[in-house]
Amino acid sequence: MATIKDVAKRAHVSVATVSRVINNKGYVNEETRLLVVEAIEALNYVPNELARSLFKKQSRIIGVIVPHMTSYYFAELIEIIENFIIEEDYHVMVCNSRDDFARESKYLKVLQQYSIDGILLVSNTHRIHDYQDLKVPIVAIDHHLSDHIPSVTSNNIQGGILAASKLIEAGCTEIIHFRGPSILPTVQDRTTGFRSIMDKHRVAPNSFDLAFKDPDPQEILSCLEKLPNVNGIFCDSDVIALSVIQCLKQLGKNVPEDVQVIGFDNIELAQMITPRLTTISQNKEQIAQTAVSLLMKLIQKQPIEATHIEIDVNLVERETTQ
Amino acid sequence: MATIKDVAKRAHVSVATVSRVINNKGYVNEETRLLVVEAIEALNYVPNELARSLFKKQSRIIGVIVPHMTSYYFAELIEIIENFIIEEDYHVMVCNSRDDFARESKYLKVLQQYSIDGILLVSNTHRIHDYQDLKVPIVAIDHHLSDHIPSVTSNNIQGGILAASKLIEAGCTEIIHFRGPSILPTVQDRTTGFRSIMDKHRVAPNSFDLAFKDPDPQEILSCLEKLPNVNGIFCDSDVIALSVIQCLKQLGKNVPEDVQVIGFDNIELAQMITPRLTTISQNKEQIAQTAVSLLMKLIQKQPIEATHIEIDVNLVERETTQ
DNA sequence: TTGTAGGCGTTATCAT
DNA sequence: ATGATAACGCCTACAA
Repeated sequence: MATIKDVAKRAHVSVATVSRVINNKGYVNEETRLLVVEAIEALNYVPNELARSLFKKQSRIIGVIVPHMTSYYFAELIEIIENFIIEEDYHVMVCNSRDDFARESKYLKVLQQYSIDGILLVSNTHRIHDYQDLKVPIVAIDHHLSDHIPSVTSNNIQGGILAASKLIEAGCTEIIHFRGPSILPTVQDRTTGFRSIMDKHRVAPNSFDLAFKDPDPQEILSCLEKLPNVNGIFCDSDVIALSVIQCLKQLGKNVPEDVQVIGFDNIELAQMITPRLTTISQNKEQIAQTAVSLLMKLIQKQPIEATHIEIDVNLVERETTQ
Repeated sequence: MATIKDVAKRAHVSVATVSRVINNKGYVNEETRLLVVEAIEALNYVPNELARSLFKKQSRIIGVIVPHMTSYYFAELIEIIENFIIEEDYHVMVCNSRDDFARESKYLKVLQQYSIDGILLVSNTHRIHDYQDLKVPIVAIDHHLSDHIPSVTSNNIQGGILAASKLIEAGCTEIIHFRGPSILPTVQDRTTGFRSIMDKHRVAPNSFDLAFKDPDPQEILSCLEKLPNVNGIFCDSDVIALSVIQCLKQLGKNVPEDVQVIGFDNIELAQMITPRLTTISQNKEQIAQTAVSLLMKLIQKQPIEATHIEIDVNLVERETTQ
């Protein structure tokens, strides 16, 4: 690997001059510039980013911590986030915390060690202190962690409202809300929104907690059997909805004729399955863009307007409701 | 951020001593060691990985380049790969090439700049020269790029054979193979295996190329309409299979009564949809493990036994075949 | 306009 | 057992 010294030698100039042409900084005569460029190409020189980062104390790397990668929603979100980050000429280091606090802490430490410039955190844990101690700019996604940490989430209350309204409107009378773990603020908000509409229509929905990613079919089945007259179901993720639909079929119920189902997230697969899934769509594009631009402002020490931003969701009606 | 100097000062020792305790290397008196440890904790010191990497010329980072992250198969694969890499005490930098050669090259360069220790490459491109010039250890996954680059793939021929055998055995007579882009060796191998069995039974399958990730339903529909008597379909990915099943329903055909369908990959969702998808399962766990251990050997300059390794696949029979 | 030299935070090779 | 010190590759005052 050629270094800046090699280039300097070959171009018969000093390293300082080479550095100047690399960074387009300071005065440098056009002729010598050409000489240097030539040497750079001849040697196939690429600056060592580690040395550069060491000096500048910034790495142009953004750490993205997610609880899962195979959670389809997150996979899709990450891809979009990466897009925006690349546009800012930064790079992404994806870290999978596996919803495990120890791993998350470890990553937080590792990211610091690499002089990461900023962190995008998607986390279900609530060890707020740890994040606050960090001197690295950080933006939370999908969860509002604390008032001191800027965050971007979907408007989950609105999501609950939209789902409830649709179900009511579609004539459902006996309703289940299969939600995520109800300790999560996200889930609580959705529940609040959902209940507000149900209350208004004097319907008392039954809520059951499930895992977002690996809902247990046995559990779903037993809930379903307990409430044989259910005709409307709201699920806190599309994956949960898939499982629910499967259980419903297993019990001989047709979707949407007997039971109507609404998911959450609008993952790409939602429209590839049969019947195509009606769902509350999270605006991944806007979530990603907002979070990245917030983080960039933080990194550049620009003032930010709001510490918590909620992105509108919308109902995408497909074939599991009527 | 405290540095090694700060720690040295506080512990009243030299930086050399601090370095020794950090790395558990060389002689250091137990008493002074304790002193140093104390200082480290008091200052909340974490070694700067950039400086360390700069000196050692290795970063303990593995770059993983994938063509997509939202391709569910890759997302699942990445997660498993990450597991194995973490076990080796390395870190992962995930790079999404978006199947674009320019982006892939860019990443290759960036990874070099960060003194990445090794690369795991999942690529559909064929610019072999670029990889060979790289002095970084590299292992290809899912595609056999060249004899000089170690690679790990599924036994795709076997996959084709398994699918064909099952379809024949299940009594299918009019058969379609919806495959991926047929320029890909992966796809060619599956086709070879598939055809070999078909030939033996004097069945002439119809092959159509589709995109792995975003198969066009219009295209699928028109193929299906051209061959109204089809009763067996082999798809080169589960995602393609989903689309096909959807089109089939649209044409009023039942799966598996009228048409039997086999997918490829065995993504987690394959068993969550209705009907549960019969598919050729790629052994992601073993692919990941093999690739990582190959890469580790390369990094440690150990000899490797085989340059190309194929991992067995197996047929998982579910509800789209009978 | 260009070059010299010191420093970024570590590690490792010497001495001591 | 411990401490100076020279790298690692780069950037930037400051000097020339």
